[in-house]
Amino acid sequence: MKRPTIADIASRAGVSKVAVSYALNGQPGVSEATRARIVAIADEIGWRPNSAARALNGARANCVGLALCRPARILGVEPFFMELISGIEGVLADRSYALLLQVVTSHQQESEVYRHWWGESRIDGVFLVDLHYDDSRVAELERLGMPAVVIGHPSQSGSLSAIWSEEGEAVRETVGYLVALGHRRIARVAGLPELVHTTVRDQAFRQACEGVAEHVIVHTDYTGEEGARATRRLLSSPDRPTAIVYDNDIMAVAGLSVAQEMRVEVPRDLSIVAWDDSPLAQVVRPPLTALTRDIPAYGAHAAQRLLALIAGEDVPPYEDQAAILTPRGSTGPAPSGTQ
Amino acid sequence: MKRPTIADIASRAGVSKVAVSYALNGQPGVSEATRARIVAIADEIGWRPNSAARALNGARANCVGLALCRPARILGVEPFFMELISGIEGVLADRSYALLLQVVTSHQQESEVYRHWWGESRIDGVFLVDLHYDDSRVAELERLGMPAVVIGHPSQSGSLSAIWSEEGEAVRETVGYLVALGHRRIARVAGLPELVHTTVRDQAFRQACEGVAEHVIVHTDYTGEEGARATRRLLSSPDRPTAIVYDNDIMAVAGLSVAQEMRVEVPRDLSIVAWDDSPLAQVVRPPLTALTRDIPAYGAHAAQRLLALIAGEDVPPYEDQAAILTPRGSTGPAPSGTQ
DNA sequence: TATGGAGGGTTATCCGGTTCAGAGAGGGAG
DNA sequence: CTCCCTCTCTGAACCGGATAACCCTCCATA
Repeated sequence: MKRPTIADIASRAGVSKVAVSYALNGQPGVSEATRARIVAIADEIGWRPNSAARALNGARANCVGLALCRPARILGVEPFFMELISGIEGVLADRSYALLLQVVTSHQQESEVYRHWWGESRIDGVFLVDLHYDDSRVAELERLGMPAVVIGHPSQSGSLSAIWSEEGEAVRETVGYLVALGHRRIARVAGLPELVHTTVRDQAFRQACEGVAEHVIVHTDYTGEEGARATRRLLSSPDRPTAIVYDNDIMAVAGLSVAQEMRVEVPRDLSIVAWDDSPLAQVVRPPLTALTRDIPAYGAHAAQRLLALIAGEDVPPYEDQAAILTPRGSTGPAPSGTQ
Repeated sequence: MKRPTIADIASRAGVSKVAVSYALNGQPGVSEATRARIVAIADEIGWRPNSAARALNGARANCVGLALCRPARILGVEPFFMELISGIEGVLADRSYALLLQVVTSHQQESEVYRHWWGESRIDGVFLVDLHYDDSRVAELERLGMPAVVIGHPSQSGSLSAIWSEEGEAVRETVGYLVALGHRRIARVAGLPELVHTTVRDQAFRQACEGVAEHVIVHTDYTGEEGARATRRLLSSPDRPTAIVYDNDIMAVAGLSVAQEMRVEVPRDLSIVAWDDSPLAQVVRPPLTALTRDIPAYGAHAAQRLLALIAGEDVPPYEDQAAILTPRGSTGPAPSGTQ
């Protein structure tokens, strides 16, 4: 079954291809009567514009790209990306934009993917996630001149348009809450140190603790194993922390398990906070106090900005809502002996 | 910066567009010397074939689609899909194929996405996942005549090519293992009952238990909350099971928490098995005995078959490797009093 | 020396839709 | 009645490649 083209519609309606094109695109140049007739025929035979043919003229592919550079094992357990994607797509679908997805293993490979996509005119723009310092991908995208929205801190996004959520506020809220509960030794089990948002959180954490609590930061690769190992080390030290803030939920769960294994009771002996809420944080015992964000909304905002950028509009940096603390059973008053 | 076309290369090389086309596609019709010259120029100026222009001729979009029909919240915590995608892409990338992803909320919407993609010639084929009984999407894809690989049981895939993993064997292995440990009352906390693989597992579970153990099946929507609720009900019944097999890892973790909450010790009083292994299963205490599969490989096989189908080859149904049981700390001998 | 064929290259056309420059028809103003 | 303008529509060119058909040259062979 051959797909219908505007030529088919034209011959049925007894007009030229051009009239059909105008009619279906809402352009002036055809009478309302003719337009209605053409639209009716198009509907009837189920015509859809051939995206390749369209792209060949206007250079618009009606498609944007997203490359994820993390091992599949980690991507799988990080609810963040799927939620982000679903938020992005809510916006794209409304405008008939598609999303091209690619999982890569290095920044070099990711840049290559961008070059391919752009060179082949497959996409009109991209989202850049997991921003690093001196990120080579930023330079590559600038070089290509491809519309791009960086989902990450604007300090490192170069000339690209950025959208980010203020991490400092969330850190301060968390530390303030823990200090109010009497905690004076707080640890942070952070993610990959080369990610910008890790460092931003690190700094905010140090500042927030300054003068009110001892603090220690351990960096990991976001996996449960490293989260567990870090927790084991922290809880084994003579002046062990009474509260630990984890950079994702899987590490927080791993930490919780380690604590139970070491007979450190949560929240009596140890308080635990997870960054980014998820169903996972709620099914363990005790349920985890978490920093909650509306990630689909974050993705939706990013998508709106990318589409605006593609449309040639000017898109200033945009600070999205900060995460807010959702207290649950994993946090409580500091053990009295340790203050 | 305008993207270079074969016309640019042609004028630089002093030949016609056709010669360039032949040279760059490895077709006969140009001398090796000319070919080398053309290829060198193409490399130098960073030429890449415009995918739209190519698609406009051959009808090949060099792109395949995947639509996921589950709420974002569940997609996020299910490592399955991300691992599947990463496996799929390993194969696609080698052949310069891209993957179009869309998250939808209903089968009707999913069919619509297929019609759009196909009507717009955006994709050459699709993967169909989460097969239902009397699945309307199968009929839709057959009607469209679009190459499709069903990742699911062939009994319901109609004329579409299917790839699936034998669930029966995994169920038998699990039940056999639990029975060998002395368990005589085994529960299964299953996923959505309308999914084919749920029913297949249900049947295999009943058969495997037949005559050797009492059994009960509870259906859920895969969320941790329902997994917890099901567990609570099971453990509250007078003749509570001594082993529970969960259809995914998040429910297994939720079940583990409920057990601990109810002072049912795992594995002393209750054994727990999770279907589909993941980092999550390994970070909780005790680590979960799980049914392990190589999901990326599964995705890779599916991708190979879809590409073969698109190339016009005949693709018979294919049974992939069954999951194998990985015993960990969450399973042990049945409590002696209950036999 | 005529002939056939391979090798190397070109021209013309097509894919499906967009866009530009006009061409007729019809109507209002002068 | 003529002039000009607007409205509606059309032919042709174009986007970037693929492909069918054909042409020229050179060399080997009968």
